[in-house]
Amino acid sequence: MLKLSTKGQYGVRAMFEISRGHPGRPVAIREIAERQDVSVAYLEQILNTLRKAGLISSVRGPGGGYLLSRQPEAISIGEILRSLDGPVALTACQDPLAGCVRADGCVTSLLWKALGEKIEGFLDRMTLRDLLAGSKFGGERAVGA
Amino acid sequence: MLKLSTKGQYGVRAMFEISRGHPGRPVAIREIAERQDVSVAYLEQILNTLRKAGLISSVRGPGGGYLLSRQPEAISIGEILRSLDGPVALTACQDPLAGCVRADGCVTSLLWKALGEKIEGFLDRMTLRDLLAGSKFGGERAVGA
DNA sequence: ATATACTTTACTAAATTTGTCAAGTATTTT
DNA sequence: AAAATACTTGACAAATTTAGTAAAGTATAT
Ligand code: FES
Ligand code: FES
Repeated sequence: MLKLSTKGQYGVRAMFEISRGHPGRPVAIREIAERQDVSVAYLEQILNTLRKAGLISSVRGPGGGYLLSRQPEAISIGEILRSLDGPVALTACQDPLAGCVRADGCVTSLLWKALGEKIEGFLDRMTLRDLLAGSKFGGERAVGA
Repeated sequence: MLKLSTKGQYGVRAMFEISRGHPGRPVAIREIAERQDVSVAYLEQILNTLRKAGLISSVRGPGGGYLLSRQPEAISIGEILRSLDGPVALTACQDPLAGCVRADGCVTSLLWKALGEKIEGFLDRMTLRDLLAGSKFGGERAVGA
């Protein structure tokens, strides 16, 4: 349960490739595709969305590619995922775009809300810089392996 | 993103109805269906799964219905959801039933693992007793509304 | 000019979700 | 025993979502 779409996953991995690319020089889509083993056509779709969301900018023509719009520490994983897959919406009732009729008497309402906020909080605190550093995972508790 | 299936949601709400039913007396499936506004046929499927998972037991015949197998504080939301929708598996690589080929060099591996553990932790700490009490949500932080 | 490389839209096959339906089994009440 | 209640089981299908592919177009550097 609670699967993350491949689009979101690929998006994060693509952003990682862009952020570790040589600073100032754009990273070509083909390079990202090869390094992360994703088709160029699918990446086009994904990167286009991320560009419209303002997370990256693009340079056309030979030698072109993609660049981060901000520093790695200023781009959170949450922002990337939200751009591609919309906000965390565990249930239709929690979806900011939908909403619920009888949100009052509903016991589970607060439960899903609390979990949703926990997830968003985690994803928003985690940035590309953390991915580059390759640690800091686990939060309060230490991770076993 | 990160939607919870209706099956899981209905399952939790059904379990809530059973736990707040008069102690010792089984709750009929029709009563659950009416109170939670879910079709009887769909609930049959869901409750059957939960029964096979050992979370509830059933009584047949007139006056029959469903009973909790344990005390409300001993049944976690996580257990209910896992019974119906399988374990939290944000990515195919994190799925205990699947597994990944190149889990090593993968930067995002630890990220999804950490998030998955956070979610499971939350769901496993939360029990039917908490739903009955109607509070305790929010964890570290207080919830706004 | 030409090659490189991003841009945009359309479309579709596969998987998953969300149920419905029908027939059966067990138990209690009359 | 008969009837009514109520859980049990398995098959199946519509709707939705996901996960991509394909193709034609636009901009830029050499
Ligand atoms: S049914 Fe909408 S909040 Fe529970
Ligand atoms: S590709 Fe499997 S862990 Fe990242």
